[in-house]
Amino acid sequence: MSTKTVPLFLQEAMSHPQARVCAACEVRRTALFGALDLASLERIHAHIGSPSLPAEAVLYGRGRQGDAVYTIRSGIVRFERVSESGERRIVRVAGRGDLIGQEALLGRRYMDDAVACTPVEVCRIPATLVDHLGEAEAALLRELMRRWHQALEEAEAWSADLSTGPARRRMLKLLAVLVRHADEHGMIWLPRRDQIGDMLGIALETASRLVSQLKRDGVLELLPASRARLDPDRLDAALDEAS
Amino acid sequence: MSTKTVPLFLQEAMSHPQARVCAACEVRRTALFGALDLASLERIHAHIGSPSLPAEAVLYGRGRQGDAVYTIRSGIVRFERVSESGERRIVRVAGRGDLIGQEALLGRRYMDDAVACTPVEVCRIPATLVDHLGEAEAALLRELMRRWHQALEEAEAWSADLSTGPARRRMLKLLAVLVRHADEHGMIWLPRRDQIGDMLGIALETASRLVSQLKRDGVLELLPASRARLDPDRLDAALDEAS
DNA sequence: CGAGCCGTTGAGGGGATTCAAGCTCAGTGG
DNA sequence: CCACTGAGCTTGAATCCCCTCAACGGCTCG
Repeated sequence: MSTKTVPLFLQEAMSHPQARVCAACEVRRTALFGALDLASLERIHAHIGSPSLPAEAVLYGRGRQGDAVYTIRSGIVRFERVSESGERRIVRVAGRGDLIGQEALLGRRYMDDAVACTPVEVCRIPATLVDHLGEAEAALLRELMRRWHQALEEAEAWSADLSTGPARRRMLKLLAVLVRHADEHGMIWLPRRDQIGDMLGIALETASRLVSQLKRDGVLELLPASRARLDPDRLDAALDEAS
Repeated sequence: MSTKTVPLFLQEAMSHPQARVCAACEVRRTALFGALDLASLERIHAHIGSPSLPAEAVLYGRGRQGDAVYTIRSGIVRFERVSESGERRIVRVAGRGDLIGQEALLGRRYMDDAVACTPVEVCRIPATLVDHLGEAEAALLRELMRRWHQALEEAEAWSADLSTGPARRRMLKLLAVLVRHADEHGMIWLPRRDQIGDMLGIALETASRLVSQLKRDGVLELLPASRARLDPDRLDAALDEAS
């Protein structure tokens, strides 16, 4: 499917099997450790785990002392907060190639609940590991800041786009976000109705009505297992006329 | 008002007058360059400007190539976005001691319009300057990431707290944010009604009604020049019963 | 003094919420 | 095998909160 990014002879040179896996990893080019050269990779390989989680699994909880950062290899993760008043709000989502839980690198507590939306594969990178690298690898730090920037951009765009205007337009913009995380078959993950509600700040019934309406309009086609296919042209058209 | 943080003899040792100003700066302890030692300060002094801006001045515009970061010495700055549909949304605010425009360090475009809410004093720090320091000063990079973390936290909290629930509760939570930026006299900056609207995602008339109501309830006391005093106890009480 | 901006308040309508009922579907156990 | 159950989704009806439209008052400024 994708060509290897590392020449064969270099792979041979690596003693540890995990190092080979990392070197060949498809998300590596876009992931945090894409900034590292192969030598560095070799040095740290032993510490990196690559767990898989089922949908709805909690990666980490808000307030917990951060001990690791994660690179998402596949799947979608959402960030939740619960207000003092007890309502849940989903503040953003992350997908393949994204780095999450960066606050662990600062020895801080996690900011949000991170929950798997779909089955998720991640690389787990202990926070201390990056500490030790930090002194030497300036490129890594730069890449790290780029990630931080990206997260902030995402969070601000989320709040600007998804929590303003009539419910239908918010729903359409949410779909526009979700297509960015479409899988290889062009199918998107469609949240449960109450989750859509928590993303857009609307009632779950309203979310349901909107989904039904978009289904009738031919924008959205519902499939089993929280999946859906959507018509890009009709989505654009709908977004336009929602001005 | 505040005691000097730098012994006199050290100030004497500094050749450049700007270096003295920086060393004595009251926000320095909490600002980005608090992480730098005096020697570093001495080295970079020449490049730092400290302009003042009137209220409503635009510090930088979204999309512009970033060329400098700013530390806010006094005043309040808001971050705006305009959606494709033409509506303005204020995604967060920053105050004294905050670092803004960090994306410039990555050679990126500014994410938002940054606009002065009150008269504002800043330190302007060229992006290249930090580049040159970057290799040597690990402490600075760590501090930088802490700022990034803080901005993200702010943005997420903003969207979680201020764009959900009934309008009155959002208004109260906005006031809770604004008291954090209160001046030395305990007075807060109260946005114009349309700005409140853009912060909370409500109509300006609704914002006006809420302000009037809070005034009647004794929570808020309006003063000239977009200033206000608020009763902390009554604010808490109001927040409680808004559950 | 008229023009324009900002804020306030009222009236009316509409979109979203709330309350409620019914539907599908998967899992469970008689 | 099938009733039973509960979770998730849909749809309807009534209510209400907020938006829109509108008029008006205070203030500054040319």
